[in-house]
Amino acid sequence: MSRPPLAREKVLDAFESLLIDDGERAATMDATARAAGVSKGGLLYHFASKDALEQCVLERLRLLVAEDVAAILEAPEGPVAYFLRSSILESTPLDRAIVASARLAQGGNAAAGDALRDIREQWADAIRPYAPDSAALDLVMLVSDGLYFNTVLAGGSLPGPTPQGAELDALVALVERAIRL
Amino acid sequence: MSRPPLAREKVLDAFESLLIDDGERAATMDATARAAGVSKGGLLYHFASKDALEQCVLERLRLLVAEDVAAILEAPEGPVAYFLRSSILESTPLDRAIVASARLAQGGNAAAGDALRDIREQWADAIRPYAPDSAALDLVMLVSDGLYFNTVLAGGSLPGPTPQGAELDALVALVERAIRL
DNA sequence: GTCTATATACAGATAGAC
DNA sequence: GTCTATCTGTATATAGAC
Repeated sequence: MSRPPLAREKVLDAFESLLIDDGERAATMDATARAAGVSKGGLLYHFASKDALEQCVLERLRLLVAEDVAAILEAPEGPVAYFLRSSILESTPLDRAIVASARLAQGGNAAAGDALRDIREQWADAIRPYAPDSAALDLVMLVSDGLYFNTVLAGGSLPGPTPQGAELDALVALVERAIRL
Repeated sequence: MSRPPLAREKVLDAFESLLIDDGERAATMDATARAAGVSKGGLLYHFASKDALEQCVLERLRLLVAEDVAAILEAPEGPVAYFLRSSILESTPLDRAIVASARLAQGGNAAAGDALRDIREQWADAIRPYAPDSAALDLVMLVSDGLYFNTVLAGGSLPGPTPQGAELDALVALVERAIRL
């Protein structure tokens, strides 16, 4: 696993992109093969089944989340602010893995739902020491969930009603003040 | 439309339930007909296509949201508290319509995504007069989104990490204090 | 490793009997 | 209004050539 074949990664990237941009129903083996520039047979050499393909997306997610939790704990501006700001989904590899996994979860993949609940718990564990009580932790987690929700439901690359710039600064400041009350 | 045929309503209910409990992929015409206790041909007499079936779910949603917005504005405990508490999805007809529509949106139905964004805007319009600034409105809306998110992602009737009872009371109080800062 | 061709299953939708 | 039977398209997966 130290240096996976190039074609394999290309297929995985294409599958992720289809999930994110066109939804779970459009992310078929056929469409994935076409987008990755390989044949269906070629794809099936690397991923024996659709389920295997989906599991690899979740595997990628878990790896990236482990890095992210480390980054949250070391953030100079503080874990809460960093966590909230990083809840605005951009197009980092982690964000892409999250949205792709959310699509799989909605498509009926139970393991994807489990993985998403699990990483939410990891984030909560990272933030908990910085929240004075459980209501404060709930507030931070729910605002973060809300930011995700708008992107995940936005159906693709649509920009949804997500606060940005000065508005985001004000929101983060408001949450930080609220949890110190 | 004043008294729609019973079978029609039964089919719509069954379709909604399948979307909520088993996901968009499982909510096929075949499965819906079986769950409603009619044949596929019988179903297709009432709903000429799957798209027609989906549109009726959205129609139901719009009706229920109009009632809900009225209830928010008239709530004795105040619109913000009422809105937040009602963001915990139970099994009211409105909650079911929301989750079913969210599944359709994830399945690629663009109209469902549009409808959900539209009702979010209606809620924001109802809450805006009670929020001193846009950061406060963002906070309320995002906490509400977060509460929805956990239910919608929970994959079905799973209870997710949703605050309840005393914890919910504390959260609502925290948000109400925060937006008065 | 990558391809073409094909098997199997099931989705949505039509036709027409009752 | 509701049924059975059937058509068509498309998804996953297999077999085997190159």
